[in-house]
Amino acid sequence: MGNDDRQARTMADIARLARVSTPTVSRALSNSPLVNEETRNHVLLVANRHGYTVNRNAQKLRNKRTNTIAVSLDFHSHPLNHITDPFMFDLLAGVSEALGDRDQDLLLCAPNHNDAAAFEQILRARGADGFIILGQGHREEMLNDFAATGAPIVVWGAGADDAAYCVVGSDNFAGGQLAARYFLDKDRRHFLFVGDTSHREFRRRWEGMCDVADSAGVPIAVDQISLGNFSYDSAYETASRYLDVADNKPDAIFTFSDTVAMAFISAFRAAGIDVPKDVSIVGYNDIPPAKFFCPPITTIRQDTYQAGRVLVAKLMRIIDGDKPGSGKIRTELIVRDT
Amino acid sequence: MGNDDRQARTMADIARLARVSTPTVSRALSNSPLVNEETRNHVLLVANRHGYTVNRNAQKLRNKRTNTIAVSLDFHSHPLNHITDPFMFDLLAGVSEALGDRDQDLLLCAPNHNDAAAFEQILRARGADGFIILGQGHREEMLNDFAATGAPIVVWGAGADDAAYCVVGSDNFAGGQLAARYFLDKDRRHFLFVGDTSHREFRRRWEGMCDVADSAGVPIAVDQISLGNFSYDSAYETASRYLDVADNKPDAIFTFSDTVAMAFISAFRAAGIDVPKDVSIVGYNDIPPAKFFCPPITTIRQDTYQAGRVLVAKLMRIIDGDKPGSGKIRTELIVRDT
DNA sequence: GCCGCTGTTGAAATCGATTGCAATTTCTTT
DNA sequence: AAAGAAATTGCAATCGATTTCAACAGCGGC
Repeated sequence: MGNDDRQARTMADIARLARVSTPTVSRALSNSPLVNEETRNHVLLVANRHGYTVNRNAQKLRNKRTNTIAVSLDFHSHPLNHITDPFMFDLLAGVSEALGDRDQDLLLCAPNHNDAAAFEQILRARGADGFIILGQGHREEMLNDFAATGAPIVVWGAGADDAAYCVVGSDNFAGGQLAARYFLDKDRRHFLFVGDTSHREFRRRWEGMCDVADSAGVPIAVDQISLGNFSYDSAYETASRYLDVADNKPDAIFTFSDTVAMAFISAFRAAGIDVPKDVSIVGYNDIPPAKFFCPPITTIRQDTYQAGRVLVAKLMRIIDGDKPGSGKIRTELIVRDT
Repeated sequence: MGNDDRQARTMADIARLARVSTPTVSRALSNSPLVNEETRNHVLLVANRHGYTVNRNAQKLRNKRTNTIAVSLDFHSHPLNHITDPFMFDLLAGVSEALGDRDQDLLLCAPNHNDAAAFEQILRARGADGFIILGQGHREEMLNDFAATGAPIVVWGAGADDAAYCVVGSDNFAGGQLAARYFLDKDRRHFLFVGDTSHREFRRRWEGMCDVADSAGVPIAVDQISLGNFSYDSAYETASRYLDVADNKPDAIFTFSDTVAMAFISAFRAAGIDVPKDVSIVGYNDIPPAKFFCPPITTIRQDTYQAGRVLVAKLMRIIDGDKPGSGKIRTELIVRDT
């Protein structure tokens, strides 16, 4: 294999070696029916022997379709799943693998600005076929603008019903319902939702929770506290302050992440409140430490890895001119000790 | 801004609008001294007004230098820091940002095969300027082969002294020393290293530990057990089995990851052995859960984010023809309760 | 023997940039 | 005022592929 690859860098090299023209090599490699079976085999043989691979950049320049997908991941400021959560990483892994399977190049970007123009420019300058945006955050308007330019995009998040773009996300509403029903089963009557409901994803969870509470047949109180920072430390502090101030304490807490759940458990225990005797807690995402925290945390799991694959599948359909609806990833309650 | 961007996609468009030739536009945009100040300003103005950006693919085809860096991340099988550790993610974040600062495109790859040819092909087909390989694993030989082709690469791992490639990694030896000294300070006399020393990175840590033990002035026993799988569950099982079999138990354990440390702590406690009274444990990486595990785990931290920046800086120098030595990231002992 | 058809191939144009070289203008210099 | 140097600019070639179109061979039908 590949003994004299030195001369065989370009299609012209292969053409010369195979005694045909470049168009024929091109056609042979792309399995065009326009080329004779025998010729094709010969060309393929030569190409293989010399370890030839087409120059993707030349291809990208010439073709409309570049087989390149831009993926943006806001490493720093995305609030939903802070970098300490392996969540986004799993998502990226799924996306990466799905794109690899389809022979698409993955361009990882971190746009400097959060406006549609910055995203559009990346798409245009790189000639990418589409954009996968991991993390919707507070950028719904910008994303609508971006989608309005006709750019093929899919977003991980939670879509408004009138969102102009394709959104894939956890079934947040169902997640909220799962947590609430879990609490009802344990005869809890005073719920607390921890999360910033100005983020649509969290709001959906909150709504799911309220939905169950409203139709419980018994009166249920549902409180909510917002949390801007997503680290363990900051959540711990918020929890402590909350305990100082709150006059009547909840007996069931649903947090928007497992990390925050851990912080709340620690803070509550430090204040002499027992988990799970005095208060039940449910987290979100089922990150690995959730399982071996003491106590192991009850949480909502979703198949993040598959989510990545769904994102890619939808984007491909969009690029092909289709208009797939948004997608929801199934959620599942993982019952542990809290 | 950018009101009639429709016509201004290419350099020729801008040239027409600015009443100059394409070469002049090209030179103006690249700040060539060959173009008149006044002309340059005019061209820049026109380009800006129309929101023009050069087509990267055309650029990549034409130029030797593509300003594209391939980054490989083995999402699944890399043993050093399993996906459950946010470690690799931090590394990627640092790399991403550093590349962004230098206006380099980041191509995220997961090669199908683990041979030099597969890596080389990615580099050639995409015309990338260099390759950043996150995770050395057992691939040292392959990486030597790859580097031998003249490909500009940097690797996260631990290098042999005669490694043909540039390696950046944790100062594993120092990390091992830190753990051992911590144990000595606590009058521990029977060390156990948990990790597969056939991985150079782990072996270095083991060597650092032995180094301190050897020169301690008192007799120290140093055991070692290997661990192939890196999940919490599997580590827990290994720990339990070890406790069943071992006739004299260690009083100090150094594990290759925080996750494994947690598993060992749990298993030991389940067997009635108290941590930290009966045995001290030190982990590695200082992943976020390490801090809020009960008990909080003593561990070795390194500045992963900066590590990413170092990787990029070294690669850039290599691409420019320089030959920078390998780099070590400083390690630090974070003392907590174990 | 001529026409048209099918199957296979290559010449040339193209994608959007950059660069070597020649052409032109402007500025010195004597 | 002429010659030569310096500063600008554009023409044309180039990077490595793909695609349109024309050319040609072989074949059957009349």
